[in-house]
Formats: sequence, structure tokens, C-alpha cells
Amino acid sequence: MALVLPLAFFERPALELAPLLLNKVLAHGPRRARILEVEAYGGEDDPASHAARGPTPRNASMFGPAGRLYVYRIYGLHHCANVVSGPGASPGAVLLRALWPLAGVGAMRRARGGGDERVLCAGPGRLCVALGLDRTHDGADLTDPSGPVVLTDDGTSPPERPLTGPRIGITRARDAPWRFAVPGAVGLSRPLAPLPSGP
DNA sequence: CATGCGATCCGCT
DNA sequence: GCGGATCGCATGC
Repeated sequence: MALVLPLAFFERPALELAPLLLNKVLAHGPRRARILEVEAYGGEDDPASHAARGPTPRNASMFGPAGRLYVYRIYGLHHCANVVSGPGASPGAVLLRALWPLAGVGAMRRARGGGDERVLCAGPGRLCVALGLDRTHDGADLTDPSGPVVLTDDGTSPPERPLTGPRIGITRARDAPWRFAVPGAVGLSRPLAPLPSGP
């Protein structure tokens, strides 16, 4: 039984929220997919974040309440979807980088013009096409059960030891290991090695 | 007002 | 591996 996550769940900084989003389920109508890979983006303190230089019409959602979607267009053609973090209206968001298709796979494949199950949602731009997310969903309230897009918990816990590594494709703050992924997951946007040491 | 370039994907080489 | 597609914003004249 899948429960829509409450606002309180999102009321934490992006870096803290990011690993907790792993294994949660994003639903857009009949299309549902499990979160496999994310990246945290902060506020003024994070030079790689869209929020680093203050609010604009494009990134306004990052400066609003937590638990909303922040969807933006990149390179003129692709969309990227983020979960806005908290607390309150402090800027920050978690970029969704890869999902695993759970339901509505036919619709996803149609939207993307075919493709292997493992590739449908493997990448920030791809998952937006597969789930049918674009700028019109910017600001959508993920905690509203009657809204178009919701984030649910189907009882699968986040991994105790998520894979971590540097964020992809950025030019500033390249060293910060703010990318998180489910260990052993098939269908990541790019490979992510486990930490070299462990108990 | 002009320019540059970015949290990307795909097809061809 | 490389380049093309192509939008919105930030920056600098």
C-alpha cells in the first residue's frame, strides 16, 4: 500500500533529503517509477546550484515550500525534474537522475519511442520524457494526493549505505560527493562505484 | 542588446 | 568520441 509522503518528510536540507528519496516512488497518473539515483543541490552556499545566484522566474520553485517539483529546461531541449527541499522556503532541491519503471511502462515506452526497460528512465532528461514531465509541472505539490504528480512510499526503505560520488556534468564544486544511488541498481544514469572501504 | 553556455541525449563515426 | 539540437538566463558592452 503506497502512501503519499507528508510535507514533514521534505522539511530538511537537500543534502539530508537526497538519500532518503532513494527507493521512494514517483507517480504521474498510471506511470510509476522507483527513485534509483539523485543529486543534492543547495542554496547560496552551493555554487553548482541554480539557487546560488538568487531567485529568477525559472528557479522560483527552489525558493518556495518543500515537497514541490522544480522542473527546468536544459540545453534548450531537455527537462530535468527536482524535488524541492526545506526547511521552509530555504532554497535547495534534489535532482532526479534515474528511476526504475514500475507501472505504465507501455506509456513510458511510447513517450520515448521505444527503448529497453533499463534505459527508459536512466538519465534526468529521459525520465522526464518517460513520465511526461515538463515545465507545466513546475511547482506541482508532491504531497497533494489529488495533484497530478505525487511522491509515495510503498514500504521499501532507503538503502542503509547508499552509493555516493561527485555530481555529474557540473563545472563548479565538482568535488562535493552529493550524488546518491541505490547499491546494485540496474539502470543508473552513469555507473557509481561503492565506497572503497567498509566494515 | 548581443553573446555565451549549461545539473543532456542521440546518432553517427 | 564528437557534434548538433535549441531555450532561458546572466553577464558585459
